[in-house]
Amino acid sequence: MDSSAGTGAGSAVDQVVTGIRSYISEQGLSVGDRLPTERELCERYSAGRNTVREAMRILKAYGMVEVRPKVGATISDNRMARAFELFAFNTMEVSRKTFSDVQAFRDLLEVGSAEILLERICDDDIAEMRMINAELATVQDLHDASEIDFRFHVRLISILDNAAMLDVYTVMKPVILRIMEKGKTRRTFRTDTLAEHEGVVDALEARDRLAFQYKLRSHLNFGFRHFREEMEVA
Amino acid sequence: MDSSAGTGAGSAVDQVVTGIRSYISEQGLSVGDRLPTERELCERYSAGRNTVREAMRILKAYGMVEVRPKVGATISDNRMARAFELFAFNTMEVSRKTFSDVQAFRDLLEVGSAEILLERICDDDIAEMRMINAELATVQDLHDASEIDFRFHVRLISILDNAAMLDVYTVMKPVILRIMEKGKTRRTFRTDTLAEHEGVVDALEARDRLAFQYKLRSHLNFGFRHFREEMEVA
DNA sequence: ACTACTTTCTTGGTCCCACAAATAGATCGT
DNA sequence: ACGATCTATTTGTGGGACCAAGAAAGTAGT
Repeated sequence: MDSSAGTGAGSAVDQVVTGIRSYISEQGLSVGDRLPTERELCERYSAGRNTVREAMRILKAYGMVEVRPKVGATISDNRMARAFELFAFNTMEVSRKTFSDVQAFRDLLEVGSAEILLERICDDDIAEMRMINAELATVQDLHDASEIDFRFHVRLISILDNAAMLDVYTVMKPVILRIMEKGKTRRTFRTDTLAEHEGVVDALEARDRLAFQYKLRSHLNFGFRHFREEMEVA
Repeated sequence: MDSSAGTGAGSAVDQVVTGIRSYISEQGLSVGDRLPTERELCERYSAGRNTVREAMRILKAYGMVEVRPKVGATISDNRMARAFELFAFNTMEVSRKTFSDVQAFRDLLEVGSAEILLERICDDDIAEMRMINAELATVQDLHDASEIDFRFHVRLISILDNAAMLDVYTVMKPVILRIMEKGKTRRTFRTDTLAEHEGVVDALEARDRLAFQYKLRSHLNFGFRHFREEMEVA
């Protein structure tokens, strides 16, 4: 794997990497299982500890193992998150198409998952969302407001307990933040955005699916109208 | 973002990683430019060479730098390729949680976008999907079948003309392929998968939203049952 | 002056050792 | 039997050393 391609699979580090990988599959280990200690791996592959550590760094970077200091390494499966991280969502210019694409995407995710959301939501979720939303009233800065806005929606998504969805949101964060900033003005975010979020949480608390979907959708579309006007002027 | 995951941003290695990254952007370096030597980086960040080397391993794993032994490190940008390679080599199985998360995600995207789909779909789309699906009858290999299966679903998504959604699917391709392979056996993909796809296209052609959603959802869930049983045995 | 060879320096790859810090397990005391 | 303490283990980090291969500089030959 290695990368490199330069040194090829002959590199000692790469050998340890493939060694550990085959060890995992040979032993039939899966997520959560513990890996041997570094020193054990040194002996097993006749390598120095630095070599083993560099190999572990690669595995960690690939999201295949997780290392807790002073405890040991366990197998994990965060490869999706890593892949998304690497995937450069070009955030530079937010064109109108990017805007509508991303918003449609969010609509699909957030509005579309209403049923599962209502199944899983608990009081803590609601309380936390209210807390996050309350911060909106305290901030002055447009960027900070968008940051809180984003956290609110991430908190909503997190109820689903779906790593793939959370990963996608994390990656798209820069784009979403830009979109949020575009949709806000200094006059409105402390009133409109806050009120809209509040309405969404109220609907969730009342377990009113239709109201939730309606309010969330119009919240998402609010910025869109603003953006559209601005663009059409330009 | 560092990957972090484990030790947090406070780790010396992570500090060097972020240090090098900011060094690159500060100096305005781009692909092909050379990085300082390891020993220089040691001084610059007051770290041991082991620490710097582990940091470089991370950067290499991320496809951000390329290291030629005895020569030095240069900046590269293989992040996209890296994202795909991440899964390609993998001997590891997709974990059950990853599986269910991804399938739930796909359900949300594909089943959830039924309305927009029916708005936009045209005869060409249907014809192409039928063509792709017809290839399923001709392939022998399990992997090839999954490849076609994937293309079918990508073609479905592409009707939406949403770049964000297509990008997400592209990144998730390796994972989805694995999931597809898991859900197939040599006996069924030429009959069941093909028939299920056919049913989906028929529903689309008839502009029958409910039938489309029902058939697509059960198609997505089919492999899930298979996977679940297999996992519970283990 | 130009080429070809040789030498020296540089640089990444690997290994070993030592210490710090924090955790987990064992030991001890009550 | 339970809790506090102590020890051993384990990762994180720094430092030093050597090797091999490439690059650069110097040298000799034409």
